[in-house]
Amino acid sequence: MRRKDENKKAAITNAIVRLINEIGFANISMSKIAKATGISPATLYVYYENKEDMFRKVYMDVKKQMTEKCSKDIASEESVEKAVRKLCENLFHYMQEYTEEFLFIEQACNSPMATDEMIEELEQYNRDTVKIFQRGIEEGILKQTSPVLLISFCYYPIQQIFKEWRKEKSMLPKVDFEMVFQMCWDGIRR
Amino acid sequence: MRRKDENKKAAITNAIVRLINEIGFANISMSKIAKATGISPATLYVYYENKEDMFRKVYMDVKKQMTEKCSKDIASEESVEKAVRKLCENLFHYMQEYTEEFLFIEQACNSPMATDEMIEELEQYNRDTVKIFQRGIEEGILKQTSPVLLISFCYYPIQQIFKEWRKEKSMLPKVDFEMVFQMCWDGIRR
Amino acid sequence: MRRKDENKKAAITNAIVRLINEIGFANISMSKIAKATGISPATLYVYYENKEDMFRKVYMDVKKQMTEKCSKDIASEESVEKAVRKLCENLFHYMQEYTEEFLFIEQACNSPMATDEMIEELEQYNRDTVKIFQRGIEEGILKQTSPVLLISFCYYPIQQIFKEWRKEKSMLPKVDFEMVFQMCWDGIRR
Amino acid sequence: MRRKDENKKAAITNAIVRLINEIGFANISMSKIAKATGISPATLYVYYENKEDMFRKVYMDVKKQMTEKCSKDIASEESVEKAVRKLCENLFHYMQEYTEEFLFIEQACNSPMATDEMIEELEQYNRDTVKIFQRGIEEGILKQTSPVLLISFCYYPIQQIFKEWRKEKSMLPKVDFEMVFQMCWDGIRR
DNA sequence: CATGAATGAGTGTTCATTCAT
DNA sequence: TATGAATGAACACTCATTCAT
Repeated sequence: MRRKDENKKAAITNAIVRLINEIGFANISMSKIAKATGISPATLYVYYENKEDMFRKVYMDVKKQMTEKCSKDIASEESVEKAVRKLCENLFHYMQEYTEEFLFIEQACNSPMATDEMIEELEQYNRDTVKIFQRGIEEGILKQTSPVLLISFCYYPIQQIFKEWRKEKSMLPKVDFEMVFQMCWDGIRR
Repeated sequence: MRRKDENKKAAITNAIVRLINEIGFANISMSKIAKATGISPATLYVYYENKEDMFRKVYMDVKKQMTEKCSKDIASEESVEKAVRKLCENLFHYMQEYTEEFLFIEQACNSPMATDEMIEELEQYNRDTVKIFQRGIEEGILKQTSPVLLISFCYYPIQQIFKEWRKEKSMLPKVDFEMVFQMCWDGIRR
Repeated sequence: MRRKDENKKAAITNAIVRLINEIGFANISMSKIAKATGISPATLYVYYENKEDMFRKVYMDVKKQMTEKCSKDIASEESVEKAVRKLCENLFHYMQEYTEEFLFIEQACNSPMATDEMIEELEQYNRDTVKIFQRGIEEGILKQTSPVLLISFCYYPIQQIFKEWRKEKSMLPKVDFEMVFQMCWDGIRR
Repeated sequence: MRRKDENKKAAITNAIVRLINEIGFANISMSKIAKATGISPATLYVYYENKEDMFRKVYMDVKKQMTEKCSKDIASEESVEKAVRKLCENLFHYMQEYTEEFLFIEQACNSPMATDEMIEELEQYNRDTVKIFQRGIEEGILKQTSPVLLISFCYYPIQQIFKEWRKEKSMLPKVDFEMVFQMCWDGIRR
């Protein structure tokens, strides 16, 4: 009973992620999601209060999973450079392996859907990552500024370059991760 | 016979930009746009073929204006560093002066609305900017990679940092442009 | 879970037949049909895919019922003349008893709504009638031509005469069925 | 000035006839008619009061033309049989030459658009035809009944057989006019 | 005479959601 | 838990028509 439940929730999440990529937030609907999941629209209301609640929770789930995948396999005793490189690599691999999830997040995070509570909750999952940059600042390896700014300089350019690189007709040739990381590191190191 | 009113087109654009910021792409509708513009829904179809056509054209207009504002006041004989600094400053000022337009673009550019023709057309307006970075590469001042990658490392972090900074409860203190530009420049310079 | 209500489908059909007679195909609409049926416009889409599908299916139902009523009570061992007379009588009575249904069919059958599949399906219900005329041809009683042509000479004049007769200011006095049948029979017999 | 006017009216009529055949009365609109004619929707209102007025007048024009073409080349001294044969031939040729006009009439005449005045006016154009049948009755050649009934037995079967014959998958082989006229004549003659 | 702009009222259809089972 | 039926409200869009030129 519990098993079935979780499977269905995952199926709904997958359907939403896929549909958002196909038709966008402007054209999605409860019945389309239901049809794509293979259930009745009424069943969606067994799992979520309403459309907004559903999108918030699904966004939270997907974003949380991304955060986890990006901060895994980093030992606390590692050097700051190696830790930051691993973070960037994790992000890079996540975008390649979970492209639809990543693009779903990109659409969702810019919409005025997110509440302060959601943002706050998500920031909790980032604590460990912040600590790494904090350590780099304290050790004098990184620039003496806010860790959030340092993180921004690693994550967002990589994300945007990935999106640029995905475009078929993009002028940007296939990405050389070493060069990208070098730019990140040169940007944030002291 | 009445003439088409160019003011009306601008009013529609403004209404769309404002509404998208307030309620997002998922909740916008032709009638809400009409009401916000102060015209009849039917009149929207005098100016645009349909909803999709409208959003595409409005996006193109706003994005084009942003591109122009970001590449203005840059003399071709300036040093590459000064030119790049000016580009970053222009972007920074644009985001502050035209925050709603900027956030509209951020939502629109991630939606699956954009066509290849749109992207191609927009890239034309970026030609002059590309040339600056091209020169930096040739002069050996910038890293030996694609100019698009170099541009990405200036524009996107700045944009994301601006968005981070706007969040009320953000952990990021008010942005110091000098520090941000320093990070951009360190990232892209040889 | 609620079950689909067959009464509702019949109510929709009745409303359509009545409305088409009142206001014609040019002025009918889904919401008028819904209001006349006493349901929500959205409910129509529970029973039919769209307007076209609805009209096609309703036309098929009504036409099929007409065909059945026109070919009933005809024993296969009866003489061809008696069988044909019965066919004409059945049609005559149908038009009088189901005038609205008949006039609905007359409007629908001339519109470019009918597909080949519809026509083909309807022809199946006519098989028994065709057989009667086929027999008349083989027995040498009827003119040696296509049974469809013979049928046409019975059905269509009677239908048109009924319509003429219905017009209040028509110059045609109230119809004498015996005379009409005599004309049919004289037309088709050898 | 006058010339231009009449040309435009004819162009509108042609566009309507063509469009009704393509999309039917249910889907036609003033703007579609305007576009098909190559004029502005507003211009339609120079020639007709409103949509209903337009359809009525166009129907009257087309129907009147049909009536004229069907009753031409019939000398008053001809024998009744020859005159009736000519009437049937004229109708047959009209349907073949002006198929779209004929099918337009078939759609229009069954709709509840026609007023009593329209019908009355159209009957005036039929006077000469009625006289022929009247003469046949008086001469004892035709059945002793209403001339309208006799006319109905000639015109309507021929029309319906033409429609049947037009269907690609019709079971009715290509029509033999001699057989059809024989059936008409056998039906109405004494 | 002719027209493109403009619109209130409507179109066919889908929406998010509830209900009865 | 799960669902098809049902719907008022909304959707994108078109309508017939008027108006200013």
